[in-house]
Amino acid sequence: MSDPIAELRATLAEAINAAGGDASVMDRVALDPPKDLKFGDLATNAALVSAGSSGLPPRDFAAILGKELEAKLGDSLASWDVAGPGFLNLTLGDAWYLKAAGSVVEAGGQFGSGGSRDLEKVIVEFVSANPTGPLTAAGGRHAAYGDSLARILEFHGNTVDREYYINDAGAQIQRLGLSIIARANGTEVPEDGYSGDYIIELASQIPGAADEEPAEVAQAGIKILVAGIASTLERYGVSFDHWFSEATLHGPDGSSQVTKTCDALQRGGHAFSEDGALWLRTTDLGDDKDRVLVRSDGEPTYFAADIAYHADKLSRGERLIDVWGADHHGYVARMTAAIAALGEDPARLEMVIMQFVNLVEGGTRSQMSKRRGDFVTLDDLLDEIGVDAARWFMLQRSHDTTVDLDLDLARDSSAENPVYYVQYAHARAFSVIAKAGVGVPAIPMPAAELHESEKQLIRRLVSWPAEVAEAATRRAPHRICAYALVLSQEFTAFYRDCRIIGATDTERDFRLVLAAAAQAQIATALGLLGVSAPNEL
RNA sequence: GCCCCCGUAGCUCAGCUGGAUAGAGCGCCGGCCUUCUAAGCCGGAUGUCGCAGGUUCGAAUCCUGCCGGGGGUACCA
Repeated sequence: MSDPIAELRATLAEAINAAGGDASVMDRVALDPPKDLKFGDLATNAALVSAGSSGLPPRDFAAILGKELEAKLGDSLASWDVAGPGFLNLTLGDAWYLKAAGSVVEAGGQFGSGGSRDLEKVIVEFVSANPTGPLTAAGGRHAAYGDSLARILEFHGNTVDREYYINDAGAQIQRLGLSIIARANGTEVPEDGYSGDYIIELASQIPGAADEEPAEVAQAGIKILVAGIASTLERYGVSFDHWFSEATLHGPDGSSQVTKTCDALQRGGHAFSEDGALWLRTTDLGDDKDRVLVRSDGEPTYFAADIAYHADKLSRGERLIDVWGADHHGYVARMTAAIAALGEDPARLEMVIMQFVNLVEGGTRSQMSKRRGDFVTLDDLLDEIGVDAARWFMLQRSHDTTVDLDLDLARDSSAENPVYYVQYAHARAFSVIAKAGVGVPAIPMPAAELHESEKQLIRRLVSWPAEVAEAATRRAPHRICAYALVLSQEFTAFYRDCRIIGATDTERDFRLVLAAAAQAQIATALGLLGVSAPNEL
């Protein structure tokens, strides 16, 4: 597939070579629209970065590069000049714009896809909320992030598995079982149990809950709760390839995966016994204290099971991405150490730490605790503001910044949400194409001199592949939100300045092509966010 | 104490593997519906980029130290 910016970069690299420089520095070479368009359509620091290898002053080297590009690009390059310490400013000709627009249109919705340098099998594990209650609004941030990241990585060319780790073992499950039984008997839940009203509802759905064993009641409860979580996620547009049960790692005897993993760690010399417990010496591998694998009562810890789980994932994927809540950041060092102790490269596991979502209502933050049953569910949030606004709102901020989600604002002024602006731009594009009634020509026709709004739109459209790469490699879906917004603004400016209906045939055809390209790209961007792109609002 | 995240416009935040006069949304002020969707468009005001040093031709961006806010620091999961 042809990528106009990538082609320009390749030409620039050739020019650097031809000028006697070292093109191996291309990774550090920028080729972007400058902030101020008076500097040209694209500016590059190529000479500043590569002049050293040529022995020439940057400005002189930039001038040589300019001449080389002039020769190679012909009428695609209208003019160039050297500025400041050695920037090379390029003004592109209409010929380049027409060709670039053609490339975008030709690729359609696939434009910008498949650009990943190393195509990896990636396992993204996210949400993995404990199945002890419904999914919370905060869980909606993890779900939106993980799912969108998975979509972006796939679009970028990777194979991605979405995975949910069900913590259906351990002490909290015991607490859940006891809580359900208490409710079934009409009594209060234990001190450290789950007191939310949903437990009462749950108890009524489990026949004979009052008299069963806690473990069995808990498993029945988990089954119902997981089904509920899955159904909420489905509504939210999120689906998983695997629902991995922690319980399957534990076994009745010494043959369980957890036991095998602990054995392997001992054989590797990283585990030791002390105070009746089995420890992993993570301090040898960068952690600040050693961690227990098997408690003195013989029960393996959550950590031990998690190591077994990651060992399993390492056998299935080249790269693992875990999306965790900020309250788990202390877990990063020990998990990294554990991967190393397994004899694997810790770099294969990335842990993305999501900062919190605060729900703000009436100007005060509401604390959320699943244990107390005091929380807003994701379903409630979706009832209030809808899937599109919820996903956009959760995704528009970087994962490492805390989000204040103002419920009053989300409820009362959803029309001000930028997501509607983007959807509106998409609908407008669809509408104007339909209204023109002549279809969309396959190849852009040469128009009269291009309008600045047309050029700006094309510059934006061709920057999509780089933006996708950036969002993928930096694990940053929020960049796609920002991109979609800017693209929509620039489409809207084009829509305002370059009327389609009433223009000459050649102008109309070219503009239809641009409108179609913009519509396709907005739809693609929204698709990566899991937000719908309706044809009319 | 130690560890992680944040501190940029009135508010919420982009920008952060260094680049030319620092951006968006919302809010605020003033205009625009006989013409492709007014869920829109146009114009305007608003900043010691937390503070202090350092590196650099160049720092919101990198380094060091402080200050402020949030979170974590279990033989819980």
